[in-house]
Amino acid sequence: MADFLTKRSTDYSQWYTDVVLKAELADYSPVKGCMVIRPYGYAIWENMQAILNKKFKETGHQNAYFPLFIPKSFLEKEAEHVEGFAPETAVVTHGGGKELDEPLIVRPTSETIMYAMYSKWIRSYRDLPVLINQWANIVRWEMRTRLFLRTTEFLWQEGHTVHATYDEAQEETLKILSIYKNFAEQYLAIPVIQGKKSDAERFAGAFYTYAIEAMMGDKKALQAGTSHNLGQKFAKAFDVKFQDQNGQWQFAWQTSWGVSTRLIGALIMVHGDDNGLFFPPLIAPIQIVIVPIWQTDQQKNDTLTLANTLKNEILKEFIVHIDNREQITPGFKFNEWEMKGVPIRLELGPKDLAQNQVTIATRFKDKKSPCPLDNLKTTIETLVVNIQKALFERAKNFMKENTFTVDNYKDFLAANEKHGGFFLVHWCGKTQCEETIKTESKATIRCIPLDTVPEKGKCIVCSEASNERVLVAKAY
RNA sequence: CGGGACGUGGCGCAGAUGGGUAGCGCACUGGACUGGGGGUCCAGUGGUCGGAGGUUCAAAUCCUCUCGUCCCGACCA
Repeated sequence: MADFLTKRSTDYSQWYTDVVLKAELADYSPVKGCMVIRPYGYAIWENMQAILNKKFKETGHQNAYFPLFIPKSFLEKEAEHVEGFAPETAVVTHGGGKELDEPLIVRPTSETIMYAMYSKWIRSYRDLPVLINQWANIVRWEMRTRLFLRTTEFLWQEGHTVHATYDEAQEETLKILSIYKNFAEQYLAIPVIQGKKSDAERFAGAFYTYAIEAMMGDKKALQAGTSHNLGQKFAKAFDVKFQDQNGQWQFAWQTSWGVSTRLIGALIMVHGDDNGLFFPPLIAPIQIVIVPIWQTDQQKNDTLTLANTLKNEILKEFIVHIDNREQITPGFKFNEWEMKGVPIRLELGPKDLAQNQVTIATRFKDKKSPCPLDNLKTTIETLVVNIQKALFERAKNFMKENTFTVDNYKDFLAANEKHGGFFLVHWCGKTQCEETIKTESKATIRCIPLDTVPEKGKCIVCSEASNERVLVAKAY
């Protein structure tokens, strides 16, 4: 038992902070609200980037880069947008020792600066669609921050596309949403619910906002990715228009979508336990750690030689780390790597060498088992698949077990208070009822699930007619 | 911005009520023994006690102000 970690069941948020710091994923920085992502944590982000880049490029998107600074007037061009973001922007008023003629906003998101450029680049329907993504840092001046989940500066990707028709834009919006869903489920082993946001939760300036919502280990919801159909709102504000086949000028239809380093927080909270982190093999910074065990110099030499052979030859397609630190006992290393979430550990000592085998242990902490070197590669391949699947199934069951269908408002309030979780309830669609839920339960309407089945019912608050159930939960 | 807690070697803390030469654990450095689930012993390094002002012969300790951090709310990916 990792007794230097706060137990997850004792204090979930303290556990979260402890594990992020102890596992060296990140650290607090001298700048308030900003974090330092350490190498072990950044490696996860790099893995995410690699997978998403592949998916984006497969669907025709290209990467580009736009400026960090946005002229203040740009942000003000779209009314809802400025209202939504103005309170949380950082503003640069001086440069080179002189006050600027126009203050610059440090981007909280890049719609405005990108669309100002799009307006310049797009003339004809032949220029469409524009499918651009950028990897960037952004700044939102948050009141309260938490490592990875909410920091003043964070890293993300933001895709910004332009289309000739509404249907095309809507198709793109949902296509990206499903890329996010598949990414979360297949790589992060995090089951998610795809859905549409209510007006109150909609992105400032969007026509529709869609999101994937995931359940964390404390049963709270985390928005893990968003995809917006922007309609023509920004096109009109930034004059993004094109001539169609008939020579008519038309405003373009746009989308924007993003996921952030917050996903790392989701990984931690979905799969971690009292022993620390547990990374799914397909996203883990280290998939396999080899702990060599020796007593004599000869044994040290032999085990390290074999360890290197495993890393560089037999298991070269996996991310392998050899922990060859001296003066640290094997037992310490076992615990440390478990805390750091490495899914598979190979123990390699004199007894294994004598038998031409390695000892395999998994982060599930189930029984260790010996494996002959001849079978090692296939055994590991199977193990990776199985662990990945087991984590997903475990998380899926957890979400299922903690999702409740409720029809009575008092029952909902009581259940939400008592054990929390996801609640599927009828809602009439009025912002007023949404407000009531939020005020009285501290839970919010996370989304209107896409796969919801039409069902006649009565709004849980006002009893007016409702045609479908929405997802309600406390959220990060 | 409201409520709470807290700033003392790198980290975690004691010392403060009742002022009197800054201490403990971990980590770190050197060495020896160890090594299959968080090792043992020996010897060491390291602190203007968050900052400023005040009271006093004397302040980590008392007083005033200030800065910062974390937790809980309002805002948010």
